Amino acid sequence: MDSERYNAREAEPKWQRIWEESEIFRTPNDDPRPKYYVLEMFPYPSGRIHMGHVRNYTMGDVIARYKRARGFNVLHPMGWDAFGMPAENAAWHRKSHPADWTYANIAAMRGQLKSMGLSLDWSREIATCDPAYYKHQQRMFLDFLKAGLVVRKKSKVNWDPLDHTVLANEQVIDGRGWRSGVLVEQRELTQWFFKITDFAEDLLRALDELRRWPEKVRLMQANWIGRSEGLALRFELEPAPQIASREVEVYTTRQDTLFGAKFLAIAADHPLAAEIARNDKALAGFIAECHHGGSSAAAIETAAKKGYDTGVKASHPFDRERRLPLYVANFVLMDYGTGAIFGCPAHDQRDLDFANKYGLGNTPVVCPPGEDPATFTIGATAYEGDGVLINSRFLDGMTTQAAKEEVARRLEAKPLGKRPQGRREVHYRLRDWGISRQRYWGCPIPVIHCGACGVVAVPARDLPVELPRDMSFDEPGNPLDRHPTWKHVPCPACGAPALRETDTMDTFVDSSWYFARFTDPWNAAAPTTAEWIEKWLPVDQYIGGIEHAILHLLYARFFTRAMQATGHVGALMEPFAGLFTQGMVVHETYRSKAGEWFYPANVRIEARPDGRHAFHVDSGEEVVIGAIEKMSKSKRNTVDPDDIISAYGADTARWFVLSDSPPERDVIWTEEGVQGAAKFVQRLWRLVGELASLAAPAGTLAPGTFSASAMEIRRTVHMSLITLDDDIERLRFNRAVAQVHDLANKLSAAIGAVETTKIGQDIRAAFREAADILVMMIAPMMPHLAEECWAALGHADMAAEAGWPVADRALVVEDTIALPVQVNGRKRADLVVARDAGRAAIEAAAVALEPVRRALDGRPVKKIIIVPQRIVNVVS
RNA sequence: GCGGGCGUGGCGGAACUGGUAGACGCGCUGGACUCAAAAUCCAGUUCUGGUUGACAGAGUGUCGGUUCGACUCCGACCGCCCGCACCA
Repeated sequence: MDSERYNAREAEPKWQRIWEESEIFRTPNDDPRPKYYVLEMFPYPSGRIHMGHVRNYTMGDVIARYKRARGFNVLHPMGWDAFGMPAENAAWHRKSHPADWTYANIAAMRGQLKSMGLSLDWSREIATCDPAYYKHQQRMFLDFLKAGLVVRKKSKVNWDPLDHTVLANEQVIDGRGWRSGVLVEQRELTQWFFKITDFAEDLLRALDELRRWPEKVRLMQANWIGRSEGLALRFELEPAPQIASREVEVYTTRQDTLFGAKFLAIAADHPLAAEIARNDKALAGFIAECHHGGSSAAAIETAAKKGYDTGVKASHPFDRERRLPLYVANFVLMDYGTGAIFGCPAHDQRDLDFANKYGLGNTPVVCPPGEDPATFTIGATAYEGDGVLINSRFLDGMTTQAAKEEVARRLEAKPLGKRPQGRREVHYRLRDWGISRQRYWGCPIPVIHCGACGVVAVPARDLPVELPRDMSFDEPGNPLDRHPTWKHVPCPACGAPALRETDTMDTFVDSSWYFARFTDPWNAAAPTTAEWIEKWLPVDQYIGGIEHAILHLLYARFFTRAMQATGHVGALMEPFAGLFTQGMVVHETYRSKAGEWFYPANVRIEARPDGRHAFHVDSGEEVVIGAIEKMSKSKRNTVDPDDIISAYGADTARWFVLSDSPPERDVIWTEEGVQGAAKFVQRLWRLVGELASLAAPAGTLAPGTFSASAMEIRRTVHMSLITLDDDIERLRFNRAVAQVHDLANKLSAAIGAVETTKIGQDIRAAFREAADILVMMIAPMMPHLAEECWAALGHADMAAEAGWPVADRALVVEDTIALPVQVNGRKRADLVVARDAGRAAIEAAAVALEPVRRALDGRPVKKIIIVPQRIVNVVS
């Protein structure tokens, strides 16, 4: 082998072509080997891949290639999350059809992904906008409908005025649409909902079983589901001329504080508020005011607590003489609990703020530990913790927990009308998932509205309900609704003229089951074949961004349960056994004095004694190096993967995104770092060349005995392999990279050491083994370079189809070991002893060491601690 | 406010369940090779003191504790980041 530079530009497309032609990454379903399903979150076809994709798909590819070499039947597919707003926006701006725009983007991005050398089974590629994909989704929708897991209900919804569509709660961030960024409005609309709340308890409980999920994500989901245990409690209302209602039900988790109650408050949209308002113009005005101001989360945050005294009084469940005023209050939410609360000012900050404003007073009923019950009072801060009950008759002296239990027990036994006055209840913060979207580029909801028959499911034979192709996008609003003919159809039940549903499904529905669709070979006649889903799922390792911790990952967990409930999968409950959330790719920002942002490609960095300086390439003007931030178009701190791959090659890009930073943390993209990776590619190429020139030919039998120096090489290599195996298994790619660097350094040193002496057959065999193992170790991370090296080493097969080298653990056990010796916890010397040296021998040798004697400085030894094969500590 | 995470050299980061702090890389410094530059190779690089070498002391955000021994465990505090947020 000559010492020419490794030419990635030639080698990479060559190996990509060979892999594709030999179909080695095609995954058969009926392979008897153990399965391993590795999946990265599929991309939205925006048109170009970005560095985040490079990082995400490189990590997945390392795992896929590693597991494949280890003998697993690996499923590693790719697809496109292809429905969504940008396609419609593009249609409007460029007068191109959303389908054309989307498929052109897919073609471009597929080419980019292929240039990365990913070991994907492209025969399983899917796009969610393909009728062959969404027909299954429509069928499942109808099965869910039949099973009661889809309902149509009137509801207050989040309305995005810019995108002209409804958003799920999960898609509203800080009161703004997750995509448009504009303030969301509240509207009453009839919408389709997935009954995710039916699974609230199970979705919460099963989080405990997801051992291979990040703790953070499980916590975020648990908080989102927001389980609370409390008491639904009915207050009796005193008869009053303005109302017919005789009671109001509140929900509380603090029934122990019932004797501290000073008022009741109901939400502005509570039916009782509407009832009273019929005869109370001022209240009607107040309710309108609440609706007006209180829509966005941001407005709620700053809004002061406001209430309206209805004049209605409620009686305390344990004391009819206590009469509590009924307020309508702006801080009570209709969609949590019962939309009504009892206010205990002493032990709830909101209630205290409210009570102070309206002069309702407070009575402390829970005394904090360490406080004197006789003198404990509440000022401006409510006490929300646990304690001992006071001022509460039969509860006095009880703990918070005991008092909760006692109140619940008594109210469950106490009738009000025909029912008990109290009822233990579990409430969730989680809301049902509204999926109706007033958009064109989404999966049509397969129902028909008939004046006589109501909502009628589209018959199975008519699926899929396909989107019409002839569309105009020149007006805002739902284009499907404006289409001249599409929605007019006869009712499948009675034949009378009827109307199609013109809403389409939230695109998060599309991504809630795509991992299941991949398991079924493309073009298979059977829809979502349960057999293959059960063979492949759960996904063994799922990788994607933390931004999907709630939205996508919760929806997918729900959808899998709904599929199971409707017979689309067997016993499977969780779609993703292992989840890894990777960090972002971040980059410095560059800005001119005038405030103009510059792309890194247009900036030249110069290192000077006083630090790094940046200059615009064309003008030469010095630009300011700004903060390191997430790559974004607005700050122009993006690096185009295409540019990197054409300049350095895919292996360099892959190597760099795996280096340095732990995969769950952000990685800083730097020009120096990429150049370092590129240099290392060349160095490896030279190193393998040198090893090849010294090594025994491929397939040569190893000699029976190895000299000490040959053994040292072998030990180094096997030790390195053991470490790397562990690093990859635990997704610690930055350590795997460091391990390869380390081995390369050690092998270079070993070559330097032997070249002067006459090289023996045992050394040649050791170098042969070292070269083979080194190349296999880099193969998951830099697959093209590995193939080129593998071929140069004389192998007839491809590295991508070679088995993983087996580390010999017996080899790394040495006869003598170096034990660090501490004096009073500080390391003073190394002690070289036989591995099986006895305690007495170690003690004697340790205190005899010169640095130990010096550190002891004549003091007597009190004791010696010996941790076998780890450390010796001499205590004086 | 609630919940969670993180603080280690000039920088990114190592240090497995308490056992040699700073692996590996970037950067920097010096040297070799070269007419020269790039590339490559070699050596050094936590801080302080010491004439160089081995040498001594300090050191993982701060203060305290447990321990033969603490980046790791416990308590209090400081700083930064993320998620949720009028959820009764």
